[in-house]
Amino acid sequence: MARVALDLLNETGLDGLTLRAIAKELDVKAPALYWHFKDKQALLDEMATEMVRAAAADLAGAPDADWRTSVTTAMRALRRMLLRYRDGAKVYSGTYFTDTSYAAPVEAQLRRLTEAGFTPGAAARALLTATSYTIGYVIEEQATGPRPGTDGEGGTDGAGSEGYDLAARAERLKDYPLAAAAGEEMFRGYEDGFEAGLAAVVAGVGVTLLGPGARPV
Amino acid sequence: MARVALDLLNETGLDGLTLRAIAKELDVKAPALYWHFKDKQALLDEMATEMVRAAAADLAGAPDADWRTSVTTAMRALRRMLLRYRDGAKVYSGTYFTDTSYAAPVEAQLRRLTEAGFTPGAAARALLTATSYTIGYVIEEQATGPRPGTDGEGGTDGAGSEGYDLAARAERLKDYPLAAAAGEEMFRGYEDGFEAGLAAVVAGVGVTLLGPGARPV
DNA sequence: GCATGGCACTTAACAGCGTTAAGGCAATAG
DNA sequence: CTATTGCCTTAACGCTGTTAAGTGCCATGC
Repeated sequence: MARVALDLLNETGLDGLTLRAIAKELDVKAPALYWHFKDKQALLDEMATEMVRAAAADLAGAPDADWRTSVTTAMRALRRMLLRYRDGAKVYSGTYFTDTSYAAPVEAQLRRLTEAGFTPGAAARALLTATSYTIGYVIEEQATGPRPGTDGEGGTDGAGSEGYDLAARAERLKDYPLAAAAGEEMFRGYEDGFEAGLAAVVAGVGVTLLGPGARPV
Repeated sequence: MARVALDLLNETGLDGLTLRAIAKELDVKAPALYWHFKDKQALLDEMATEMVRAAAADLAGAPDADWRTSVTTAMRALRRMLLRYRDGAKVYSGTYFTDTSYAAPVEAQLRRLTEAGFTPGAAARALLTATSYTIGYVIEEQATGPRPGTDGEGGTDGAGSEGYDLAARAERLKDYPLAAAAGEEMFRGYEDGFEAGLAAVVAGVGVTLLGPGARPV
């Protein structure tokens, strides 16, 4: 049932994800949903939990991996998990989890970090840092798609949405050449941008949070 | 008028920020707002722009600063800007800007980075990485932590506000000792957690995105 | 002096939202 | 057989963002 809501999320977006729409998808009237969930927030929590549950294996990573590749692949998996659903990052970051299915991957990552020489505190900080980066990046990434509230009918690509016309943007920013170029760099190649930032975060975590004997890269 | 809405945001939160409440604050009826703004999203955009405008000087930083301290102080200023308003990070990340007031600080930071040896592309990536981290961190922080409310660093506790009971959490996570300890570490000391992550991000950006001649720290 | 027209606002209303109350119908249990 | 539980229905509530139409004020033009 949270699965149905997640699938519908991909079609309607978060703003269009109404209880009546979910109910229709289930061939049911809206109040029937309240037998299953206390309120809409509880349903959103369940959706976020279901997202994590489905991606838990990828988030945990390989048990014998080096800590850098472990964190890197986990953050890639986290990003893919969030990108899989429209407004996925917003749903994820706006909810609490309804069970402890998120704890196993976290535990696995933290164990790998502590075994690599991180103190428990430093390991927690390292993972939180990488997670914050990933979520912040994907939120930005998903925000540049079609605006919430506008109907994405007709298969128009995201570049056509108002306010993110790159040509108009360049005109507006003609007094700020570096910022304009940065925008072009940013709006192209989200994939490369994410990888570059992730590499920096992992390297930085190694430098500042691992013991003094660590090699930079 | 966007200022009034921002002040009200601190009292009501994003969910309680209705047009009728804003109108009442202005001694006006709700439809009158539509003379000034196309729709509510436009008002939210204006609010985000106003936030940036007020913090633009802090975000630009000192012109003669080293790039590391420049980025570091800018990200601290960004975090403080977001923390100043309830749900500030959500408002900020959910809107587009209505003018180019954000461009000047970005340009200043990028110039400092390129002058320090970053290519324009690497400078853009570096700044985007630090910004993503900061926004992701503050979103998490505001979702679980204290509210800005009356005064910034007052004595009012944040943990007691709305049910993030750390004891119950520890019980739930008793099979995941590292994750449980990480949670305690995380929910305490948001300030230290942010600083640790920020130091890592800045260091990592220096290592991976600056030229090969750069020192790690 | 008086009409013109824009500005800022009002009242009234609409469709849609999350949510609650009360009741119905099928299957199961004693 | 009756009683209970599980899942659903219809009806309705208060609230939301938003539109339509009308009102008074104030500055300008003749």
